[in-house]
Amino acid sequence: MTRGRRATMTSTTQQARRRTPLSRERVLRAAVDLADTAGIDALTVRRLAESLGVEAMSLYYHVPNKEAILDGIVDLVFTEIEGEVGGFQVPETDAAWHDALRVRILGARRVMLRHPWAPALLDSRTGLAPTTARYVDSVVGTLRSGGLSYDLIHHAMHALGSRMFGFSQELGEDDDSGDADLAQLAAMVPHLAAMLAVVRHDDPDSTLGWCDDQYEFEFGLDLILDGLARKRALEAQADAATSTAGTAAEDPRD
Amino acid sequence: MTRGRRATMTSTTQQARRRTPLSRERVLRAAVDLADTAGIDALTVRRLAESLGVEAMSLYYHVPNKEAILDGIVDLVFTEIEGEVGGFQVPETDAAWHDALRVRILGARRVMLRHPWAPALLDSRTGLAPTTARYVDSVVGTLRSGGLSYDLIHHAMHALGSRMFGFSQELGEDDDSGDADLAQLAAMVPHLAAMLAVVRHDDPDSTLGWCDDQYEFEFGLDLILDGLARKRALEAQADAATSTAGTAAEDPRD
DNA sequence: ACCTGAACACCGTTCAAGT
DNA sequence: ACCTGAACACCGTTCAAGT
Repeated sequence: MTRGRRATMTSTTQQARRRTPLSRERVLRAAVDLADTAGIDALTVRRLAESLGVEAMSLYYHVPNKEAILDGIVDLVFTEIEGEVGGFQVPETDAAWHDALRVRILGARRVMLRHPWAPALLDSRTGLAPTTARYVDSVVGTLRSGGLSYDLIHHAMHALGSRMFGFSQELGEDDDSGDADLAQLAAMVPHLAAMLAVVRHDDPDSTLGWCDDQYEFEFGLDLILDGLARKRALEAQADAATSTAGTAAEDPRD
Repeated sequence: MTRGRRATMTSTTQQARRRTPLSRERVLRAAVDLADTAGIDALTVRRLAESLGVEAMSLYYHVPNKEAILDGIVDLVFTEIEGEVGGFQVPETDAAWHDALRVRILGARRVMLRHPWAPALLDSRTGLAPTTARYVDSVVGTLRSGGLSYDLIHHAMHALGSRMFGFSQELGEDDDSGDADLAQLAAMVPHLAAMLAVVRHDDPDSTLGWCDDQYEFEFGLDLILDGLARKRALEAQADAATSTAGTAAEDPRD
């Protein structure tokens, strides 16, 4: 390669990319892009550096290690959620808390669907990144605005699990989902095969095994939210019964 | 190392281990042991081979690749569950389906708690290994024994999600869980901090963030099972209304 | 202050070769 | 039939060195 060719190359691709210097911010954005484009397995330190037109070791100046990159892109996803749902603020009290929470979670879900690698990655992280923590905080706040006790809220957070982030983990589709071997399948797993036959009849597009379509997500979410609303009503009853004697307590919750 | 020493070593450790020849079975059992003992990250092909007193490449004679090992140990876990719950058979009809399912799932949970790496690994697998499929089949069968329609069962499977295997994914505990910085925490995530203060007051042993204790798991499980029971009752009502005219239908379900 | 080259200790996997 | 040695193409990360 002659000196002239190298100069040409430098002035176009490489140099253009490096006009803006590297930064934590730019590294993380590139990491999200790479994961979106090529999958989370393709997100290696070396390939990430390449996508930034830089040597692998340069990244370590801006980021301590790969774990920090993974934590960082999870937090970026939650920043995107914050934009999607119009911020994380919650009203003091809200009779429509049930709907508000539903809308917030479905907003988070839309973002998760844009970044298919995010759910598994989020599950694997230990510890809450700052924006993730503020999202969780807004869920607690929304439940509180509906008048639930902190105790019930605590249970609610566990009951929701990953569903509060807009996804539920799914088993992959069975790849041997040819139509012919349904008989063979029935021999090993008769009940499952029978269910699939019915479900498939109703919806020919559904895949064998599990699927994570919007309807199923909302069914499960509503099952939990409705159960929580019922328990909240029970709490309200109990409060009313306790305070028969005098005026309304300052805060009947917890 | 002299010839004599090598001979001694061979007659004790190495040889004893290799008296029984390698097999898929033995490889998988060793893999579970290694994951249990040293963590799932320590489960590399090379270390696994070492634990069997064999060269890494020898494993490839019994198993096609690492993915197959991971699929295999997940299936081994479900074989263990099968033993734990006394088999996967289900009665034709069962008025106590609710309890039966609960007991089965809590049995699965006990096994999962013995193999802390299993939940994350199961989540990462695509496709159902044979024993896993039979477990899922038994869950479908139990719901069917309770008279739920296949449609409702399908929704139920999605609603349960990983909870049907006895776990729900959790965020790791916040490591900055010192008591002092709760004020600092309150500034960033006020609602979360308030909830934790109450929950912690009630149960000083609880950790910051999420925790996966038995109570919370059962709370969430029961919330879903109760919701399903309610929906099943609605289906029964609808069936009764439809068949006002004549005798009982052969199978009122679906 | 920011980036790099060479090197280290690991991975999973192949392929031809040993017994 | 079963196991191995050497090699390949990758990882993440260190450390001293360049500008």
